[in-house]
Amino acid sequence: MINQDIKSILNLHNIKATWQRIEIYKVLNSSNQCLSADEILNMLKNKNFKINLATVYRNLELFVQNGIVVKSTINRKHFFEIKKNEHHHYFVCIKCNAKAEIVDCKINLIEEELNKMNFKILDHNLEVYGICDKCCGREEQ
Amino acid sequence: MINQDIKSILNLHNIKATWQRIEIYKVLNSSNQCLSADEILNMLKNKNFKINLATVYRNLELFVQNGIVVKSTINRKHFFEIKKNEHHHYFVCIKCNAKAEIVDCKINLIEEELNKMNFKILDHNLEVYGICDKCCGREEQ
DNA sequence: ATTACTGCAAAGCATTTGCAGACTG
DNA sequence: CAGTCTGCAAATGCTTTGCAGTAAT
Repeated sequence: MINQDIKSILNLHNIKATWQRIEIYKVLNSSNQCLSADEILNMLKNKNFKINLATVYRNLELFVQNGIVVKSTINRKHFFEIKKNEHHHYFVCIKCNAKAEIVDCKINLIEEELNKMNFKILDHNLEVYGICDKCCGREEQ
Repeated sequence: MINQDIKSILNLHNIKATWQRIEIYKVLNSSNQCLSADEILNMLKNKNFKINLATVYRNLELFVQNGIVVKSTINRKHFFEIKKNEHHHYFVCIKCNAKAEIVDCKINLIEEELNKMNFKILDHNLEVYGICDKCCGREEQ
């Protein structure tokens, strides 16, 4: 994805295209999993960009407000990723910290029930903890 | 519930029965919703008990480790309640902060799928945010 | 008597905020 | 050039920890 594409996306949302925003977007866009603010900071530092953690936070929040990025919470820590049409959650291994996607969180079923009570769902977060397949194997040794 | 009953419960888990633990248990047991550590602290202070927040945290964590209490996380904050046979989660209104129980979180369906991949679920947390029935009404005025 | 528990204060971690200077459109 | 954004540093909110004294069995 080239800079001009990202600028167009930001433009659509009336967000000024600073290099910080463009680079944060790039990092998120080229990652195949959700990232924390400090992970993003470090990836940018490794690319020799000089950027501040507060800026990363502010812009991630801005992206979330504009529906460009989604935020999940795992162990009181926020993780971010580009919003796709589907949403999903993560299974987190408590031994090795590996994350696995949970594609269908069944929130629709819950939504139906809450709708009956006149509750309008706006957002949700699901965290699932356990032992992953690899660590299950290691345990048995 | 009298003190002796609580002492028996703690005994079952080999937990020493300090008055702090007994009173924390009482507060949780007499509440019909999940409570945060500081809510518990304040309820105890209102009852004229002199107790420290660190003690509350340490004992809540102890209860959780022993399966006496369950912990949920809402907006990066922990909430605790006595563990019943069923578990449940909360719908939280972003306007008035009201909490409503979600009785069936459909985790079993997710568990089935993860089991197929050899992932063992140990714990999970679900947060659902939205507008409650009362605030929906207020909005329309 | 011994071991575990508490209160206090300080540290920890992730995140947010105020402000002065820098940059975008 | 007006208004927004950034970096910095300090503050925040919640939770955890070290330590010296206190209490439970």
